[in-house]
Amino acid sequence: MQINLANTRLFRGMEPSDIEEMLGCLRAKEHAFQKGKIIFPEGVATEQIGVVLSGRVIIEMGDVWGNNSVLSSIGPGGVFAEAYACVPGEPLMVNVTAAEDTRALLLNIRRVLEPCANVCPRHVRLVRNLLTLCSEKNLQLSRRVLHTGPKSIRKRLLSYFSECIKRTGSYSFDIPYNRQQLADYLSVERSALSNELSLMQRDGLIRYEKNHFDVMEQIDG
Amino acid sequence: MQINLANTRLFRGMEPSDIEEMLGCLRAKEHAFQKGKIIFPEGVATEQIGVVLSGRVIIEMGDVWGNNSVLSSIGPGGVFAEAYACVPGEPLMVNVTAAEDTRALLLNIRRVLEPCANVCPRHVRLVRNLLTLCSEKNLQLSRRVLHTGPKSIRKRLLSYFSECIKRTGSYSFDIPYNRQQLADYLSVERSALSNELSLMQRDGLIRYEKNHFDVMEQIDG
DNA sequence: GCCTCCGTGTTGGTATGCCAACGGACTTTC
DNA sequence: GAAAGTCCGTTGGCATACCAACACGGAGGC
Repeated sequence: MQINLANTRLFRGMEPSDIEEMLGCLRAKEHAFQKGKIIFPEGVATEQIGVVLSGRVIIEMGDVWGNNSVLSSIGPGGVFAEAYACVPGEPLMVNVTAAEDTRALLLNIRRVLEPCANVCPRHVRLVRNLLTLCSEKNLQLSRRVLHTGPKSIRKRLLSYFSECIKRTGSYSFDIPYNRQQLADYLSVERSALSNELSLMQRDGLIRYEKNHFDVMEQIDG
Repeated sequence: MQINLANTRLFRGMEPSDIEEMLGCLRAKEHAFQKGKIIFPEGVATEQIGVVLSGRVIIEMGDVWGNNSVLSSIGPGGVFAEAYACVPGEPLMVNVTAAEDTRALLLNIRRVLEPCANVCPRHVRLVRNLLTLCSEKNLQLSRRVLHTGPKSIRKRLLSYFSECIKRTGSYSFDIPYNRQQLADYLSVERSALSNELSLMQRDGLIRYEKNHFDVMEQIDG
């Protein structure tokens, strides 16, 4: 199975022929990693950005006492290590490892940013994509920080619902998570989340069924 | 009082004369905002990146029920709205307003990214700075999410301490926060934080005095 | 039909954090 | 040197979330 690079966040909006030509200009190299192999080790900086072609990459973090935890998992088309590559000299706080046998494209950030000898307009698009990618992740993280800020489950839910309402422009919307995923996103227990949803429905704040929610447009008191 | 742009994150590493020339090329405009004026309103997208020259800008968020809260505050030299400007069409979730009478430089993101007619090597540096800026903010937010993930104060502290140890390479380090700031960073109560620090010291996990901490290198059990 | 699996809601006991209030140490100001 | 402000630690009562366990219903396999 082969990824179409034009569908990835990093190369979107570019013609396949352009991409092909560009990969040479960038000296992009395809690498294969056996399951369990470390792609980028913690503690050292990297100038490489990775794009998963097949398989799966996991980002995991260990504290100084040896406790490991998985922070995220990146499948085909996904980009990894871009934030570290874009901060010169910044050592990784995480290990990037292959969860399965994995093939990945590695790009040197300097080749991405440096203007190539034959002025190459595609670079502009690539850099813009990279910047957009970083900024999107930025906004995602900001929202997560925002919604996990309140201390009660109800306030976290209302914070999240407020975003949904603003995004969709409607007090009636679907959410892309099941209960467990929503609980993880808001950093609360699934059962406590279910319970709080019930209470909010009992209190007349919301109505819901599965992933569809109606939030009452209440007059504040 | 006037900011030296060469000291800002966005223009660092560039010669003042280069910056001056570049501002013209970018069609950068200096704007003045009276205290309380909205610089970028919520709900609409912006193509402008702001750099605070004097005064202060606040980022505030209101939910759909009218509750406002300040998310951050940006002083001279600071950059704002860059994440939104770099995601085409993304409407702001926040209001950007002038906390005081404020002067700010506004740059159009498209002029930053599009190659200028007279091939301008300074653009490369500017774009790299912008990318570094976004990526640094990215890593900062990731760390915050990481440290506020655990549910107990002790685990949050240990998570934070683990990062400090890795960063400094030593189990003895200073932190850049006072108690209130650390509590805000970890999303806990100051008094509860103080209490937990006491208990951890009693339990022999750490020793501390003011902002200096010694974490015991314990053999795991 | 029966079975299992998975997602969801419900409940009660326990642990933990929040909150408000206070006291001590230190600094700044006049 | 007195007074006020700031930062930090301590305590007790209260609120809330966690945790484990169980019940229910639908989807899918056989």
